[in-house]
Formats: sequence, C-alpha cells, structure tokens
Amino acid sequence: MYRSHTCGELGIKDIDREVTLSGWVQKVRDKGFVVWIDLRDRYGLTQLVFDEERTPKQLLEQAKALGRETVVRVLGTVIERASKNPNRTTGEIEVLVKELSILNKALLPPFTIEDETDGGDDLRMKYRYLDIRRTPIRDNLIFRHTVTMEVRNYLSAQGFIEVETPYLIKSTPEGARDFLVPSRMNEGQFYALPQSPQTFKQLLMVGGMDKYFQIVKCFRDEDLRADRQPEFTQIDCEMAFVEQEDVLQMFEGLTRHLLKAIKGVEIGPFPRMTYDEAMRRYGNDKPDIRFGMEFGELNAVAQHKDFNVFNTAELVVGIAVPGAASYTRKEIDKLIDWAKRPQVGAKGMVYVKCNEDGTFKSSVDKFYDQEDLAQWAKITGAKTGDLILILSGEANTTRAQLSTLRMEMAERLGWRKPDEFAPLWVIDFPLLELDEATGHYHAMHHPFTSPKPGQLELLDTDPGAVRANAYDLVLNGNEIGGGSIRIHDKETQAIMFKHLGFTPEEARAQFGFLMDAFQYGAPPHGGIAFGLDRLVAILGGQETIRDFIAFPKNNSGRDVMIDAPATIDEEQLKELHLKVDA
RNA sequence: GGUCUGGUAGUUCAGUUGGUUAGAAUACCUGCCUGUCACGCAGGGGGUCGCGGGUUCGAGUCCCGUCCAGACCGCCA
Repeated sequence: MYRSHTCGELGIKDIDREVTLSGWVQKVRDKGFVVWIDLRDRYGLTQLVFDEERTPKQLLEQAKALGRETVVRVLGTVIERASKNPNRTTGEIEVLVKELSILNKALLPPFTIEDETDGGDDLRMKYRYLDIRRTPIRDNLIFRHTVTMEVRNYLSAQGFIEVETPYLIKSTPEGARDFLVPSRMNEGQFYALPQSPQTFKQLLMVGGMDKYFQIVKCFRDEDLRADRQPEFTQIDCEMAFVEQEDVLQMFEGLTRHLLKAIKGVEIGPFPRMTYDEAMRRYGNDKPDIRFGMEFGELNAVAQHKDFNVFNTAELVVGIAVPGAASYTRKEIDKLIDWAKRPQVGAKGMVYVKCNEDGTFKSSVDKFYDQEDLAQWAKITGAKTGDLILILSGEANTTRAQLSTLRMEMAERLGWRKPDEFAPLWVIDFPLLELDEATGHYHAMHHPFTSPKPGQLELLDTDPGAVRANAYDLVLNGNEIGGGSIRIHDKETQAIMFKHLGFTPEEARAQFGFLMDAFQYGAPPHGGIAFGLDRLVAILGGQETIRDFIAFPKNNSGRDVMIDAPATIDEEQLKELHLKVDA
C-alpha cells in the first residue's frame, strides 16, 4: 500500500494513528539531533519527524541524506507537535517515521518548487511538469476544473446536450489562418483544424438537437499574445427557435451562476450597450465599466480658436482623470511620451489641470481662455483636482488611443481590481467591416451572422451601416463571449456570401453542405461561444491565461517542453505526398 | 512582417566612462546546532558573460550579424 492518507488531511483527531504517506520531499530541515521533512502531495504538506531518541540511527542518517523532490513512502505514527504551526492545516501534528522507502530518486530541479519560485517563464515551461507541482499552478488547474464542471452542470440542467464535433474538417479562406493536416489517403488534399465548430453546431440545429454545447478545442494559426494561444478552449453553445433576447437571457444566467458559484458575487441584470455607444463613450467595443473616465467629445467647444491641431482633427476627445491635477510637469511629460510610443501612437496630448481654486491650467493656454477650459471640464465631467487628457486626429484611431490611455490610467490608479466584476452586453454590432488595405468588406463576426430585420437591402447601398443580430459579453474590459442569431435560409446566406466577395461557385464549394442543409427545414437558431481560458483567468483574478493551461505554447507557438513543432523525416513526407522547400 | 526590451553562476539579478582575479542573493555541498517550519551559524564548490565577426593595447561593456525569450503593432471572420 502506498498511502492510507494524503498529505493534507491529518490533524489532532488522528493522534496515535498508524499511517502510510507517499509524496515528494519538499524540504529537509536538519537540526542535527532532529530532522524534519515536509512531505508534499496534491493535497498539502505533512511534517515528518526523525530524532536521536526515537529514530534508529540508520533511519535518521537516511532522512538527512534525502534530496529535494525525492519520491518517498513512509510508515509512522501521528503525534502531537511540541511546537505547532498555525499557518498549516496539518500544523498541529507530525508523523514520527518508523519506515522510509525511496520510491524514486530525483535530480536537483532547475528551479525551486515553491509558491514564489526562482524560475523564469522559459524554464518553467521547459519543465512544466515541475511547475505544476507548485501550489499556484496546481490550484489554477483545479480552479479551471471547477469552472468547467459548473458550466457543464448548469447547461446540462438547462437541457443542453454536449455533442462532439470533428477536429479534421475543411479549410475556409475567410477569417483566421487554418492549421492544416495533410491527408495520407487522399493525395494532395488537406484537412483543416477547426477555428470553431461553427458550421457543425448549426447543422446540429438543423438536426433538431435544439440545445447544444461543447467544451472544445479550437485552433487558429495567427501570431500570439500574452492572452492568445494557437489552440484554445471554447464553451460553444447553440440553441434553436430562439431570438436574441432568449440567448442573452440564457447565457446571462450562466454567467451569473458562475460568478455566484465561483466567486460568491451576486450580480443583477447585466447592462447593455450598443456597439456605437460603446465606441462613443469608451472608444472600445469591450469597455471596462468598473470605473468612469468616459469620453467627452470636444469638437464643438475646441474648434473655434487658432489651435490648428484641433481645428484640422476629425475628432477632439478627452477624459478626466480623477485626482491627477497634482501631477507634476515631469510626470505629465512622461505620460505624453507614453502616449506617443509606437504601441499607442498618439501624435501628442493636450492636458488641462483643474486646480483646487477653480482655475484651469492647460498646455494650450495660448489658444484657449478659462471659459473654454471650463466647458471642456463640463463635457468630460472633470471636477476640481482632476486632470483632463485630450487626444485628437482621425476618429477611429484617436478613440483607440484614448481607450488605451484610459485603461492605463485605471491600471495606475488601481481601479482594475481583480475581485470586482462588471459584466456588460455589447449589442448591435456592425455586420460588415471595411478592410482598409483591400477596400473590401468582410464579416465582423462571421459570414453566418444575420443582419437586423429589414436591413438586408441596405447591403447594396451602405454596407457599413448594416447592423447585425450579434452580441458580445464583456467582463472587466475583456470579451469573454460572442455570438449571434444566424442566417437560416439559403437565399439570405447566398446574399451574404455575394457581399463578402464569394462567387456563387466559391460559396457552393466552401459551404454547399450548409446551404443544402438550410433547404431541408433549418429552424431559426443562434448561439454564443465563450473563451474558456480567458474566462477562467479573469474569474481567477489574473491577467495571463498561460498559468491556467496545463501545457501552453510560447510566444512563437512552440511547446518548449516537447520541442514542437519539429521537422519530420523523408519517409513521412513521402507518405503524405509532401515536399519541403527549405 | 514590424517596433521595443532582455540573454552574465543551477536560478533570479547587479556589473559605473571600455581597464586588476566578473559580484550579490538564493539553490547546491561539508561541518556545527535540543523543536524547526523562509530555521540559524561557519566554510566550500560553481562562469565559453547566448553564438559569430569587427573596433581597440585591452570588450561582459562599443559596432555589425545571428539565435533565443518576452511585450506590443500588424494579424486574430
């Protein structure tokens, strides 16, 4: 027998009990006459004790010689500690060891297996199996398990059926790049890994499944970020015979349940905001509404003087940063430099200090008088002691820049609290988005999203103005879910493909199966997909999703532990009918 | 594809204007220690300064190239 108990459960109630424990040597504290060993497993730490009086000399010497991370089994008696440690659940007892067997030796690990490790990210990824022994990572993985179980239980109770969809499917040109898999049996042909099970879940609706969900891996061959992995997990959901309101209600329910069950937070009805309103008030389609600093548009009150920068700008827009009027000139200059970094891209920044005595001091005093500045303060909602920061230029880029600045100021002011949750529905997204580079429109969500009723005709005259039955669920400035009511008839779908630049033949070749299915009685349907990795990270109060993924990839899409991707040998290439040109 | 930051002991980092034998902490090893739990004390070992080239009397330090890592922009329907 390897163990009668785990390392996390023994207490004062177990005194005098004979126990067998197995685990890893966390630490050896050798005091000469007595040796303590912290034995670790998934459940906790239990202190083992060996001493000159009660332990045979040979066993004592064996204990002293144990290295970190050695796997051992011990047989011993639970005894009450002479000096207790209230910081540990097992801190009242220790195990006086009678027998010790080494189950496996261990090399010295390249970093310390402690909550605060000395290892850098690179090393931790290379030895991820050691990193997972650390409490923070282990707890994150257990936390993820808890979240997914809550999701499964909730959706199942609501009548949803989890159905698996294939991973080997067909490549589609629109959207993200696909990961491709060559087919050995079909020379010169390739499968693609799904970017999402989108078309399959729609076909499940045609198949009458009515309420479907799946916790599913998706794949996108695009460059990565701190919060973006090439393979990631979605909670993919679809419902038949629903309107947008039904979907919002159902998944607001799921999200509310998660916040309650996981975080103990009660949240009322989620606020809703149209895409246009979100862009106007926050410059962002996923605003963090835990704090204010809403945009104030200043064109009307700033374009009547000789300040050419503002006069020639499409948009002049500012935010009031509470309490920041005390910033020194030097601090403000640093802030301006920050805004001018290429990553933000502002050309410059105008500031107005709202002094305690009610006067204003700005960087454009030469052009504007106190009455002008008072108007700006009113529009941006600035109070005495606040600092107004103003950017100007082309409307979309300026909004994006000011949004970045707003988030940065919130970060600096400590307003992005990990334990405060503010969900928000952003609705009425544009159906199409203009690609500046090519001048073509592409689907903002995906090509299966339905336009708002009665707007189909607008596609011919003003495609950019068409709104979609599409919605995002935003939590603390992060998009955690997005979905839409889908097109469910062949004619509308054909019109959509036409406007996305598909010829009828291309549409047929790519999505003929879906159009065919629509002809056999497709019910009205819609759904949503949540990004599980990000959702778990946000609920866990952390920024980086990597520590919630057991075996994540690095910045360049590599798994540094198994060293993938890797070249393959000639034999395999030949079998797959491939030639590598490198 | 681009911008920026970094690469020095097992690990995390410092290293001034280019100048003697490259340091600290931690980890590791040895010894001591009668209740530790971030144990303590004394001692010790440990370096191709990512790699290649250049400038120089002299390069961890300056220049060029390259590889690796990270953040961001483009990209991510």
